[in-house]
Amino acid sequence: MIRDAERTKKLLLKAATDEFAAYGIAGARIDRIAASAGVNKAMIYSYFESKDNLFDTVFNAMTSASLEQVVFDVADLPGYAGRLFDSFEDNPDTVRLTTWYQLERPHGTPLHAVVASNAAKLHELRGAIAAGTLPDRFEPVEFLALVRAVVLSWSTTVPELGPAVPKDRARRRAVIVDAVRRLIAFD
Amino acid sequence: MIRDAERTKKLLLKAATDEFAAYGIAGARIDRIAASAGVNKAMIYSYFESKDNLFDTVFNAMTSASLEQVVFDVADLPGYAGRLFDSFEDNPDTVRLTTWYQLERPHGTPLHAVVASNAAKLHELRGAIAAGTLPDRFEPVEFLALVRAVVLSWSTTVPELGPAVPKDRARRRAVIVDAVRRLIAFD
DNA sequence: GCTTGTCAACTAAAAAGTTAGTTGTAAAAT
DNA sequence: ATTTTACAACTAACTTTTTAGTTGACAAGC
Repeated sequence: MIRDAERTKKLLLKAATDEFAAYGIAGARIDRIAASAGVNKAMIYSYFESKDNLFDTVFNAMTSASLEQVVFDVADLPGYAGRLFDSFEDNPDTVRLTTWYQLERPHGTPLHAVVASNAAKLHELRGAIAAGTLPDRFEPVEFLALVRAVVLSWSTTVPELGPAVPKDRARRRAVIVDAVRRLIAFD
Repeated sequence: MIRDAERTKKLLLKAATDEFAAYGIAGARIDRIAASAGVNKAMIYSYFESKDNLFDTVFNAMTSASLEQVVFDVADLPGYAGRLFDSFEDNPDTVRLTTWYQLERPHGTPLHAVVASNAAKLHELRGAIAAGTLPDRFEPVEFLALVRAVVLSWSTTVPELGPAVPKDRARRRAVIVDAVRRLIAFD
């Protein structure tokens, strides 16, 4: 039997990511994570102190990866929206984990990486508004919230609407990109 | 001790609504609901079969009430968005319960009231597009998804953005109404 | 007295977390 | 080069805590 702590940790993190994305913090089962990783349960407590701490590790890793993946471009917000949409479609776990986090950790410590990334985006937006590249009808934080909300359109859709939602991913993407274009348009 | 089955049920439903909104299905605790309602735990099982069934009851009641409260007006989508926003701000539990439901009940039975209400909205939207009242760049379902997403802008905001979010509710409302106005504008 | 509402105490099962002991590995000692 | 030693990786079984759900006794109103 080979022994490889790093490999074991990776297996656990992968399994934990799937489990938390599917069931949330309260719904996740330590035994299920261990079984699905093919690793002994005690290893979880050896490498990650507790269930809560395991979730934090998973969430931080996911968030960092997600932030790096999608580059912000204040000169092309519709393009940014499209890339963000692609990222969410390719990694639906990201959206679910973030939603669980917001629901189950209403007072979680703000992640430094996210704070920094948002500050940078707000700063760029402020600059673009000042320079006249973007209209001044919305504040920077308002642009950011609106773009994010529009990108999440198909995720926040109620299940009852499900069957009517366009099957074609390209179409769903085009709707979002076009909507953002209209939000930032000069009259 | 006074005996009033209806009163007891109401107390339990109120407590259960708060509990499920705060902690979700997996995170909710039957003992906490009973304690917060000031009612014995066994009453829950007497009036509502199980934890799952209690959640369904809470969710159906909340959904029906929420649907009735906000009237749809295809001739004034920005106004509808504003009223929906007000409803969500006044009853934040509604948004949380719906989100929990989407996460924890991915294959829940579609609620008849919601299905009917959505069908009616889609039908009206189709009519408005055909009549030229609304632009034809988006399908009915796309309008609905976009409007809902925009209304939820401040709810889907990541916590790290929290401090930057406008404190003024009227301003947050105005942003949403204006955004919807732009989405339905003719060029 | 019979039905229905209420309650405290109980049960069974599930879940998180722990422990005592085993095994592989790699470096030090021979 | 082999053996020894030390430690990290690992395991199975265990303990403790939590939680959904139950029961049987008692009380209130008809």
